[in-house]
Amino acid sequence: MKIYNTLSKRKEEFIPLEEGKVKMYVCGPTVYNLIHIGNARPMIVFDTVRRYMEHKGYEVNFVSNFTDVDDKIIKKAIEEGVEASVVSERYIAECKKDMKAMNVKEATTHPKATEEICGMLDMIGTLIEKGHAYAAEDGTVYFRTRSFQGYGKLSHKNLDDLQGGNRSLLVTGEDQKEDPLDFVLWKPKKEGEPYWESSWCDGRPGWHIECSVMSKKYLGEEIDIHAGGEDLIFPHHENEIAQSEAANGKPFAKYWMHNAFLNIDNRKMSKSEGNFFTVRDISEKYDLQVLRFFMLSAHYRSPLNFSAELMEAAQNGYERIVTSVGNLGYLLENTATVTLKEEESGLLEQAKGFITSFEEAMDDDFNSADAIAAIFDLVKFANVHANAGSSKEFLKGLKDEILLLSDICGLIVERKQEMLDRDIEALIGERQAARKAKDFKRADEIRNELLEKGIILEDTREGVKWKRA
RNA sequence: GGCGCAGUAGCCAAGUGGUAAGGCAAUGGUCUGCAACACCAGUAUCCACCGGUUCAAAUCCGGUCUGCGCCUCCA
Repeated sequence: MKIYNTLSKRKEEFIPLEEGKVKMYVCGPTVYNLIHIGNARPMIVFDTVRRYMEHKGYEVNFVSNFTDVDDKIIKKAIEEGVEASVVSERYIAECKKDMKAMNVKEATTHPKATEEICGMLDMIGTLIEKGHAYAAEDGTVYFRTRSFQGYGKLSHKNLDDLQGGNRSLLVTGEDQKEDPLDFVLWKPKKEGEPYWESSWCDGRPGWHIECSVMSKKYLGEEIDIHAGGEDLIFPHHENEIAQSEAANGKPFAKYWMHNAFLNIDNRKMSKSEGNFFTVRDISEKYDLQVLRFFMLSAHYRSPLNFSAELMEAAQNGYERIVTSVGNLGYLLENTATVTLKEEESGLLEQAKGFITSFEEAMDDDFNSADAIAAIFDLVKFANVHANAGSSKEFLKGLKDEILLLSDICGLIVERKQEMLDRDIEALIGERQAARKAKDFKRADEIRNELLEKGIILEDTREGVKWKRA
């Protein structure tokens, strides 16, 4: 299995620190609002990475945080006149709902920044002891960036370029830094803000220290994979490396993975441009499985454009898989043949090739677009070879294979068949009688009536089938 | 100014040296009372443009044009 590592800028063979186990940390959202579809990309992408690794037999310890103390959360809390924790708890709950609908698995641990303050104070203390950090007069603690030799190794920047391009933005406190590149580890509270006591001042942590600490606590000082959106490469992940490696004295993460951005109509998504969508917005119009399918149809390191037209196309593509599984399920229930026929066992053997193609694609830096192409090839194969005369074993073999590959992608492709109401069943029966008597007027009336109730009928070679709209 | 990414059919998108996957849409056909589903068929002599390397390039090198991202909170 090869993974593109931002650190080396190339694909590398994945070798876990500990055989059979993967320690993985994904930077999670700041919970000040409903998550947007840009937040959804890393969630879906890295959930798929995790699922694939589990499929390959790895035991994955997957940690993803919630940043629940931050300027934006505090601002919102003040606007609403409530505690910051009320805002953050609310949006953590909402975020979890969205994740569930996208079929993103729960992390092994979902730490919250506010519950890890002790660890942060410890690490900041260590950094000061080792000379990598210093407290200014007002109690703000800064990381001494130039004291860490490897600074810039992830984003491939050198310190002098950074300074050269540095705009003269002397924000409050900027003048008390030893160097403009130094960044905040701990900052003093302002009136009305949540704070914690420390030996430097009553205050709260800087953003970067959170992840260094949570990663260390739940995964250890050295981890396999650290992931997030590409915008986090600098400064967030660069700073995490500096903090963790300076404090622990060992390499932080072995592989750094970053997903590219999701754009809206070829523009970066932003509230000011009015092209901002929350996952909740999308869920009103589409099954979020469609969003997931859409995200996986491109490579995670390529920018992906979002538009209504593209979502329609994704929906149709996704439906093709769902329909095929539905057909196989229907045939399975209705076939009389049980045991595998000879030619079927050959076909089933042939169908295993699609699993191989799928795995080859995923092994190559999680090429989900190619992997999905393998699923489509399998769907085509099933559509061509499965029919009313097929054996149960054969049909089940094909269906299970589609289900297996879809599940690795986190795609739910099997519709739950709820029991039909007695009335609806009666109507379908009546329509069949009408069709037999060539009373198509009545037959269409019934079909339209059912359509209004959200039941779509399809007359296939195998019989009448229905699905919910 | 510094660093980096991308440009493949109407749309989306794989493919990083051996002669263009897959999906959506559209077209013709089979099936069907009709519709939907499904299947079959053809569908880029060519991968932004120019030059170079090579027996061989969408794939490597140089240049040009275009779009985009990061360098500041941001997935």
